[in-house]
Amino acid sequence: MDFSIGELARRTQVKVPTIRYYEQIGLLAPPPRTEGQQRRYDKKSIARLAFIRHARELGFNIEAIRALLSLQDNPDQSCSVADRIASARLAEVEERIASLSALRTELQRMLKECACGRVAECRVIETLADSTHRHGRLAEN
Amino acid sequence: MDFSIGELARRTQVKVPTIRYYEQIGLLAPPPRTEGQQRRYDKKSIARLAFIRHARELGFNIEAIRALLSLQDNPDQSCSVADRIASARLAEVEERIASLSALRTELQRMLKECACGRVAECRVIETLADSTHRHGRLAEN
DNA sequence: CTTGAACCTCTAGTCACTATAGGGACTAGG
DNA sequence: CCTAGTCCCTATAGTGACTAGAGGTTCAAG
Repeated sequence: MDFSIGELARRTQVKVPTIRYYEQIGLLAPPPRTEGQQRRYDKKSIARLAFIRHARELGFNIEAIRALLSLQDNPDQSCSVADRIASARLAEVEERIASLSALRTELQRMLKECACGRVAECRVIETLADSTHRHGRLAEN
Repeated sequence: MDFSIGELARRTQVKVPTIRYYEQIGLLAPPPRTEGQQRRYDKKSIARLAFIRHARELGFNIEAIRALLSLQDNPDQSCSVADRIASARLAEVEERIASLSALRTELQRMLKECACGRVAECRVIETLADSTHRHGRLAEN
């Protein structure tokens, strides 16, 4: 009923080095080892790692996941902490969408106006060089 | 007509260490120095750095900016390279928006269903722990 | 000439992994 | 029992685009 790190990786779709990384930073408890020092996992490990993976998919950072895991381990606490973490993440996502939408608009405008001749009259390059450009925040991606 | 790195930073809204970083990685040419080895910039530096800043605001990565700058330096080339770089960026942005929109939906659902009682019946935690969860790609932010 | 802000280089840290090197353990077949 | 091949181990360094800090030097104003 116990299995290797590679098997855990296969079952959770999390890469082997990532699992070791999660252990190193304390997201996953160090599992028992074989005599030859190889890690052995059980079903609970799958659940825990899947939890982490789902949280990462939703973009929670490691600190948030640490908090969410500790909530899961203490089910008698109020849910409001989890709620606050998820709300904060939602706010981030919404802000991100808004700023990317603005980027999209600007990129579309640049591209539409580009007649695709020489660089000398290229709207893409011109737009970037335009010193009267509004100053937004840097795109984080 | 020439000025310090701090002045350049002030005029372009790019931080001093970032300017030195751009020089180090070859995005900005090393400027002349005073006898005491302090950098001295001119108006052209402002234009170049502003260009870089605008490109970063639009989320172009350093390699893309390197290419865009070299296009600007050779204005007789075809504009199609710039067009392709910008189009690729637009595609990235659109993909990002799509995946963040999916995240938003899921976060909203989690939060709406959370009755905010004990963690034991918290939908936020439950959703994360749900092993039947669809497997999307990890959110890159 | 003195003060103090701004400048210099160099190194290390951020985040969440990913890659590599150089080895040891486990399993199936002969 | 031996071997081949796959998996596993640790430790270190690299990614992108900066940011922070230490420890020292230069500049401009008064």
